[in-house]
Amino acid sequence: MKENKNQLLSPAEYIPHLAFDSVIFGFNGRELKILVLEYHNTGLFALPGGFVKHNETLDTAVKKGLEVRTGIKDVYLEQFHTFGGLSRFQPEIMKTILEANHISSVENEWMLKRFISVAYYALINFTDVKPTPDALADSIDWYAIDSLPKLMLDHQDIVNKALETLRENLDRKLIGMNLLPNKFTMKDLQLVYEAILGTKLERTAFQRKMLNKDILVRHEKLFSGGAHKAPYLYSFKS
Amino acid sequence: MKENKNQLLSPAEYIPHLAFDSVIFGFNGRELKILVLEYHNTGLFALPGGFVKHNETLDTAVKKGLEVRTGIKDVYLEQFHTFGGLSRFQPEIMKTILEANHISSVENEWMLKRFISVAYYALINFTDVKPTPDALADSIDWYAIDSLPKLMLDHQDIVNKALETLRENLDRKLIGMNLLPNKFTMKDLQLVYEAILGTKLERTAFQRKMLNKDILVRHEKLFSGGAHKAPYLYSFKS
DNA sequence: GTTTTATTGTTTCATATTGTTACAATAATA
DNA sequence: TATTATTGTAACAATATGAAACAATAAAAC
Repeated sequence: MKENKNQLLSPAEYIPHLAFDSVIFGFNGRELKILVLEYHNTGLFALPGGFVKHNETLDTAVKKGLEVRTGIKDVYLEQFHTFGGLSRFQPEIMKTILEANHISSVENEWMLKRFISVAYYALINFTDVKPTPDALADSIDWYAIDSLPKLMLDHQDIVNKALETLRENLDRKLIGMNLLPNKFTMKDLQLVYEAILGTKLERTAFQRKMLNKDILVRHEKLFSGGAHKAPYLYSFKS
Repeated sequence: MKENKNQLLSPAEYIPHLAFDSVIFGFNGRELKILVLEYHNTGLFALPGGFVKHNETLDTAVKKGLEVRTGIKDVYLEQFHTFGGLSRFQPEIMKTILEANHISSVENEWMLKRFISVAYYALINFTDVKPTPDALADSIDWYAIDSLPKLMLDHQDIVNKALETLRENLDRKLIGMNLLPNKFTMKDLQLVYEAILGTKLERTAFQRKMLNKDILVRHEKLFSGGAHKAPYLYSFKS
């Protein structure tokens, strides 16, 4: 990770007091997961985030940050809330992180200030992501949303709000689309919905509802080798 | 307004580059309106907004700002989006405003910088508001949402997004509650819904739906003097 | 007083949506 | 060829929604 420290954090380049955090959702076929990073030698876990340059749109800052972290372009990305509480402001924590990385907290005093953070969630195809840690972190890993480590500052609140928003948007937006591979079975789709909602759904009602939405294209069958009828594969209409 | 200029804008007190804007909805019985202010001698119209102090929560900054502007405490207030585009950054416009108010744009250079704005909408009881203009503006008035003046910067986008969010939340949150007086008829409530959605609704279906929600308490009838059956008054369940 | 008028509250019926159950189809295996 | 597990579809019930009819009633007109 040493080479990352060069690309660091020239204070004048960034808008002070403003950050973003991202809740990056992925689905491994059974569980809903998010990316969480751990700061080197601190035991501190956090959501991947970043800062916004003076000449750069908020949205593009986040988009670029996500690409760096996951290697993926064209992610489904949605802003859902801006966190501006005072509980966010704990300079000792940031100091700990900087010191653990042997970075002068004097030179980087701006990072010890209070930050307002605009939070986004992203939905990505679990399988084709290359998680890449922060300049300050030494690992980033997938965690199931119901067994996250204790997150620093208000990051657990951010996750909760992201999940809440995801649930509210589930029927209105094509959320399943962005968490699945191109082709998938009806069961795959149902598993995504169940993972997000945290409940079981009726198989037949779910199938009927999805088909009636007229958003799916049916393809060839998938012969899995199981001793039973083979399911159709579907994709979302362009 | 002269006396307002004293309470102005000490640069060090506020978080730089961060602002909020508020879309304040009111309902006059027929139309949905919002508060828009006009900057002195500039012909520029804008949403009421403000800045956030270093030791103050984002939410409380907005709450206090609203109280100053409307005289109302305990407003229904909801954050809905943060605007961070570059089209927001037009220092000449801010300069014009400051100069029109005989305020040095040198001393207040921080106000000419780029701002990211967190937008909130508020729902208030039209009748008991005392609109009070900005330190920089000389009027603030109600405008029907479909006949707003041309707003500066991206403020029209902010209004559009507020309205969109309001419509999406209409059935989930008790929006009508905050736009009506304590007691109201079913027709009053329907008019609020119609004004927000911009469409006509079926009277009987609307009534049934509202009654089935089990959120209303029925009170005495309202004898308006009209030559017809008197409607019941309702209030929202505490 | 009786009739008329406008509006409101409720009911009814048709239609659409959702929940539940049943059943037929079928890919591999025994 | 029969068995097994799973999938697709159909059938029926329960619920919600849209549209229309109908009954109630406050004030004004007569």
